[in-house]
Amino acid sequence: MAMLADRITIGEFARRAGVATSALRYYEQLGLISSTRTAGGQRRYARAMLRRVAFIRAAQTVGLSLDEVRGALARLPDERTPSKTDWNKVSATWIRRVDERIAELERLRETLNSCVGCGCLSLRTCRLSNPDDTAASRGAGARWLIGDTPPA
Amino acid sequence: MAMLADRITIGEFARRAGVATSALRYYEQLGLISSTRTAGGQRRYARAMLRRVAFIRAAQTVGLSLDEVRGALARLPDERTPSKTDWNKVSATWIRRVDERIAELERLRETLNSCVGCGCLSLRTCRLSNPDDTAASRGAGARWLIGDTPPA
DNA sequence: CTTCAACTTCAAGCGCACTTGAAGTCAAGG
DNA sequence: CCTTGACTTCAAGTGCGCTTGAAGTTGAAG
Repeated sequence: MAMLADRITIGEFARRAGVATSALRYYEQLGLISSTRTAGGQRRYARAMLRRVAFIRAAQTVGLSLDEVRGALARLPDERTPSKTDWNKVSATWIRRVDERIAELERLRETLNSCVGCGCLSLRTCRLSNPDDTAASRGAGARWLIGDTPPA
Repeated sequence: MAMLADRITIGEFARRAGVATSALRYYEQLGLISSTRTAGGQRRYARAMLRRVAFIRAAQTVGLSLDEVRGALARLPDERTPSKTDWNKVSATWIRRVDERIAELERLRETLNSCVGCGCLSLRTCRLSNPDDTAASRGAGARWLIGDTPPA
C-alpha cells in the first residue's frame, strides 16, 4: 500500500508531474530524464525524477529551451555525488536569467502604466509613440522595450 | 530629404522596427498591421505603424500569441477615433498579465535562491525536493512553482 | 533607357515541443 | 488463464511564428 518504492509507472509519474506521458518519453529521448525498465521493457521512474521534471518546467518558464536545459542538467553530477559548486554555477546563471526577464517585464509594465489614459496606438502625445522616429538613429528595434529609455 | 512622408518601404520599415520583412508580411496577413500600396503594388508604411509593431513585440514578451494580439488590437479603434476607455481595458488586461508573469518569475527566483548550496537535484534536504511526494495528493503538477507554497 | 537592388506572391520548409496513431506487448485483477 | 487497460516503439502530424526559394515586377539612380 505504501507504494514508496521508486518503481512508478509512466502513467502515475505523468499524473504526479503534471505532464503527458508522451512528453516524458520525449524528455527521455532528449536525455533530460531517465528511467529503469521492467523485465518486459516498461519504464519505471524514481520519485526523485519528479524534481528533474519540475526543474525542466521551471526552466521553460524562464525561457530556456529544452536544449539549454539539457546543457544545464549535464553540468550536474549524473544523479550521484552532487557538487555544490556545480549547482551554484547553474542556479546562478538561471537567477541572472530570471532577473533579466523580470527587469524586462517591469519595463514593459512601466510603459503600459504610463500609457493608460493616452491611447498609445492612436494619439501622438504618448511617451511610447516616438513621433519623430528618433529611435531609428539609435539602431533597429523598439529599443525602449529592451533597455533604452523612451525619449522623454 | 526630410523623408517625413508616411511612405516607408518595407525594407526601411523592417530596419526601423527591428523585424524581418517576411515577419511584416506575415503580420499583415494575420491582420495585425496594414499598409498602402504604390501603383506598382509595393507596400508603403505609415510611421505610426511602427508603434503597432512595437506593441506586437511587447505583447509577445508578455507571452501573448499573435492571435491574442490580434484580438487586443481589434478592440482598439481602427487607426482612428481612439477611445481611451477601450485602451484602458486593453492595457489593464496586459498589466495584469505582466504582473502575473512577474510574480511567477519571482517565485522561481525565490526557489532558485533557496537552492543555492543544497544541490537540489541530488540531495534530499532541499525545500524544493518534496521528498514525500505530498504534492501528488494536492493535484497534478509541480504546484509550488505555480502558486502553492512548498512543504516547509 | 538601362540597370539592379528591392520589391511582389505563393508554396513549401523549418525548429521547437510535443501529440497522435498504428500495431503490438505487458502486467495485475478476477 | 484471460481480460483489459496501460504500456511499448516508430513514424508521421500539429501549431506557432516565421523563413526560404522560385519566378517574376518595380522603381530610383546613373
